[in-house]
Amino acid sequence: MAGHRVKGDSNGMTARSADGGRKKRPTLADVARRAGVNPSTVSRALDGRHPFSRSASAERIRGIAQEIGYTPDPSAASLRRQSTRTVGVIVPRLTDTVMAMLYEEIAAACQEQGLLALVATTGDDPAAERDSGRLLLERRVDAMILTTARLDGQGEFIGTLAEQQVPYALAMRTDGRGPAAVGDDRLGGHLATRHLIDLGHTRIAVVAGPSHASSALGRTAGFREAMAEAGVDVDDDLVRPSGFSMESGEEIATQLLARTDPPTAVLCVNDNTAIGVMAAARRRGLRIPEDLSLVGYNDTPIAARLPVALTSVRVPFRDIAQGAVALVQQAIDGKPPQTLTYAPTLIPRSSATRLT
Amino acid sequence: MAGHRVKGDSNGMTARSADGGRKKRPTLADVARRAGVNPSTVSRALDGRHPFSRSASAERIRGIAQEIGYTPDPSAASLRRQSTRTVGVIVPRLTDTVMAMLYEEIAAACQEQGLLALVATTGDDPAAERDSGRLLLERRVDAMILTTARLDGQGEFIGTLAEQQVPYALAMRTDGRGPAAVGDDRLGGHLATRHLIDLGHTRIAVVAGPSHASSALGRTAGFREAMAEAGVDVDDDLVRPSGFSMESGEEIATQLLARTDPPTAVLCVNDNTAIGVMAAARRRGLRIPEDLSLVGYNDTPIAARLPVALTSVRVPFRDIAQGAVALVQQAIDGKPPQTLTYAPTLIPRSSATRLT
DNA sequence: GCATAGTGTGCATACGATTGCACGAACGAA
DNA sequence: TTCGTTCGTGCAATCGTATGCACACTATGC
Repeated sequence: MAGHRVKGDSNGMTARSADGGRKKRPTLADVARRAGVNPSTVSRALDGRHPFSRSASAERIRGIAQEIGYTPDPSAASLRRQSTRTVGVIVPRLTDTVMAMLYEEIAAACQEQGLLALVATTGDDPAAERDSGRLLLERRVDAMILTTARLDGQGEFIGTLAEQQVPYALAMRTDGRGPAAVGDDRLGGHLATRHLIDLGHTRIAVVAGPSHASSALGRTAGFREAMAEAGVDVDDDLVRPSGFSMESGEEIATQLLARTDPPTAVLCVNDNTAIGVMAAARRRGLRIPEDLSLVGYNDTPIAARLPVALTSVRVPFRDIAQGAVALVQQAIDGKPPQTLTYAPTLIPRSSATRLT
Repeated sequence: MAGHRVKGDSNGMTARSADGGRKKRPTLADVARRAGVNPSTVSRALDGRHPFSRSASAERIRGIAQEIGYTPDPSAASLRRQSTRTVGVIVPRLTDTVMAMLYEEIAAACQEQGLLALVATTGDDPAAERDSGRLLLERRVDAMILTTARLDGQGEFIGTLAEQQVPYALAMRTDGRGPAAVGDDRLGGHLATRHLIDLGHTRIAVVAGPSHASSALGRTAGFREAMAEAGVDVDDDLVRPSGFSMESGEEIATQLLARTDPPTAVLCVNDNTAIGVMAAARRRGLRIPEDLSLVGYNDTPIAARLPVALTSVRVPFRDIAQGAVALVQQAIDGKPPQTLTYAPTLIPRSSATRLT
């Protein structure tokens, strides 16, 4: 320990602190003294929910607080209030731009509500999810937002949350049970497919993503829906489950393009896999979009900036984030679960073109 | 309010809680009761720094704690301890993969030290930086890690930190004053340049990044150093300041490639700008690497997966993150500032080739 | 004029953990 | 035996805020 106390814990340490000269932060009591009132009065003056806070003397007290730079100590407040005004957010990884965008919006939405978002990443590992979830709970978050929901019942951690009655909401993906804020993946898949059909494509492959992700399933369902509507037969061999990574897209595309009857267009579950497909196409000497049309999903910033700008489906991350935060509030208030769905938009660019 | 109390604040509420059935978390006192000891004893049994925690009865107490699922309340602990075991991290944006990678490593390094990392983003806006910095301070973080240091004295917020004696450290970039953990940018720039020179290039352009970023300056300095060492003249017209974005890279490259004497290779301050250069090259009908060699920086995951895999300089983010956390600890302990530098590695791929 | 409601304020307590001090016991050394 | 240590443990104070209750006072309605 660097600096040692002069006379133990209960010494009469005044304004000047022991070492370092870093002066103590002002407390409610300091403000109260300055204002000549009781600390409780100051507390109420600063508490917007309290009617007194709309009075003239409350205004004066706030002035004093501001003046001496008082800000309430969140630890003390949380302790007394038994709530931290904090929500834990679990994402697979922040290096996935989609998750980073979503998280930034969630953090912003939380801040609007006076909440603080705490992130934890799982790297797609259910064990890590449990651990970081536990960590967040130890930090006494009031609620949690998960972007890792699965349809295959592997979401053990969500079960734990439900059991322990921790308020939570899902974002981007749903498990079909809990409250969730998601994009309309079926619509997105439909729009993208319809776009390719309009361009004359009928042999369309799908890099479909993992079957445990509702987003992937929804997009594929939208694809089938659009194909059926247009009366185009689907070759099931061209609809391939995959991961969400570039590697996975490259791998699937390598197989697809090696066929004797390759597709003329590929619909990808996200932009990442689309980039992988681009790499595979290039390796095979195929040009995009002349030899192969390509549509991504999420409209990550890179989509527009790739050498061949990627046609993609824009997802309203901000709306989803705000929805998730609203759902979490509702869960805290004990309201029943609900699913919020937000419509995506197709952003046509250069990577998909008319079949010649 | 959903559920109301039965008899006010001081009622004798026992195990079963008022509403919702969400049972109260166990406290130190609960563990103490079960173990038949004083709460302070339990506290010490759980405190690894305390010698008693290595005794048999401490072990027994920990067993009981585990059994009833006790975890200490961080609010109460922080309040008493006057420290939150939390460090605030300020990054421009998480949607920049570099920052996301760095942050993930910082968060991991913090966790290893029993600290919790809180992120805030600034969007490169100094005003936003002040605001989110303030927000973190209001949350009573013990220290801060900044990745937004500038050399041009615009880092007003850092000044505030220094004034208020808040422990902090810089990561990735330095302002030349505070404690910092950075990559050896000069070396990285040198390696990349040397690689191009070895491939026969002499007309090398540089997308140099913003002059307020020490990383950008260092990389450019390394370039000049390598050129000088090899006895190759530098055409200053080819060394262009830029941003860090794809757009910026594209813009600069568009200018460079329109020259009558275009460069045969481009060295980029990061992978983002390199991608922008790719787009510009493509628009001009130039192939990479046949017509233009390209080197990026940071080795973000996408570099290896681009249609033409990007040669890049790998930065040891983990080391930098751990260094930054170590520096922050030292700052907390009142030790003097220090700069830690970590060596990068060149990762050759397909985007740079021998000049024919 | 009196009951009722509302407003402004103070008092005291509780939230849950940490830690300085004190004290008893055990133990080794002289 | 006696003194000095070390170890194990308890007591009590403290961190800073929120809030139930009590009380004084004002305003309103009848």
